Amino acid sequence: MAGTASSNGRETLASIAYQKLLDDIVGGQLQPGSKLRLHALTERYKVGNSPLREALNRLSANGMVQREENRGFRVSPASSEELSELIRTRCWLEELALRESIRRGDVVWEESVLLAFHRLSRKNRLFDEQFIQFDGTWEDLHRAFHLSLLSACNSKILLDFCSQLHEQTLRYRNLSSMKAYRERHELDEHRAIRDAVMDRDADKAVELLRAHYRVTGEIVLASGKLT
Amino acid sequence: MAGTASSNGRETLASIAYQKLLDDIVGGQLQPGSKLRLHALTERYKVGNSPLREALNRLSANGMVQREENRGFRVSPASSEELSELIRTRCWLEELALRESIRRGDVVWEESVLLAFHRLSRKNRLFDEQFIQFDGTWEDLHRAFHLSLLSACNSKILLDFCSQLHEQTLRYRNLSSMKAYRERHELDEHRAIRDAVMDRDADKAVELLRAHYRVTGEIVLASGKLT
DNA sequence: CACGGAAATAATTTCGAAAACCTGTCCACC
DNA sequence: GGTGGACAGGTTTTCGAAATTATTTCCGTG
Repeated sequence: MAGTASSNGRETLASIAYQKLLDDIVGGQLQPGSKLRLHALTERYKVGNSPLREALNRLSANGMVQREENRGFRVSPASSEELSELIRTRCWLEELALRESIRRGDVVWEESVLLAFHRLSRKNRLFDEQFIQFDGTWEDLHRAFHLSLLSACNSKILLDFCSQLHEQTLRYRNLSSMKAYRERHELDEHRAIRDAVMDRDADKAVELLRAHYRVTGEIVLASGKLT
Repeated sequence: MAGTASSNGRETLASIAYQKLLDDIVGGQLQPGSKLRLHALTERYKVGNSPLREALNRLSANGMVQREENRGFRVSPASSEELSELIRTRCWLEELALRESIRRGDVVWEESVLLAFHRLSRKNRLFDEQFIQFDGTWEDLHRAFHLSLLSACNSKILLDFCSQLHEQTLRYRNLSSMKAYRERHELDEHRAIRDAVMDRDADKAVELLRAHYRVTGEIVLASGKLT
């Protein structure tokens, strides 16, 4: 994501706090709009107030938390309006990146898409865990797949934006607990996208991708957990 | 810009430091790639280290400074490759936003474009300063004009992205000191863009806007001050 | 003379407490 | 009864110093 420190083995308390906070916000443990009191967070994450403050400032710069001068931080509110905007914007930007990727992508890129899909599909099967240890959760692999589609667009900036939007929409998905749906359809949708991409059929790939996002959005909206 | 606190009259040392740092980075007072030592900055800005750290963390999240764990901060390096990428991405995103604005924009939007252009054009004339006090520098009015063009795109998120890109390219423009050029041509270009927008001629407006950015980019590249 | 390692120096990161600020409450006063 | 101003409690923001980590210097060895 934009501005994230190059992931050296190095770690500071601030980046640990950043990661945990991000996980808890995206994962829905911290409710949208809820106040983030420093003291409460220091206890929750066993971290001093300076590192926490740094983490919150980073998060505020990419939209996960809101900051009000002298009144602290709160988790960014979630509304159906914002979700619509999010999805609309995401469709625009990813269409751009995907078309460009398909146009410019080389063989190495094709293979990375193939690989990312493979890993994601394997994660869906239950018996998988025993045999092979791909690193990362399903969400990590899912993110990796979607980003791999766009990764040949030749603009790290655009990729970072898409990555931000991915994280934001993931939060909405987690807010409406729609776990069941995921296992059922998404694999097929991903496969179809992969195939269109491998065929370099930009129009079809874009249409599938947009449908993929729109459907997810509509399910979340329909869950009725948003204002 | 994304995540900026709602501009109440309220101010904290951290946001003051943020603003000053941003100005100095965009304005070119702080060289690309240069190390930002905390102690030096506390003296420069007369601010303690905690607020500075907060400011730097915010800046790192939107790409103006780079952060390396346990090694502090430095101004993001500037290269001709990154400038190309910046302009390419900016053209993509602003084309999107502009087309959408032209498609959806209402009368109020049209008027805001007209007004923003008027203020910008007035700023160019020398005698202006004596009579009327528009608030803001030329750069502020320039930014306002360009954002007004996109402001009806119905996606605050996209607007924030465009705003970030504007700031980044502004930095490059300031690095190559091309002040002279500005006064000569830009007003005409802006007028042409305004006219195309008012005519709701999306293709033409987009073409003019892209040319506007490409020309600026080429001049900066040709200035030979980048690696 | 080059190379590696340990001490010294300089920088960043973190902590704990002080200062500044916001919010709600209570009481005097109109 | 309603209004406004001072007080109290809680929260955020900031500071100064301690702890941690990187970087440089210096010295002994091959």
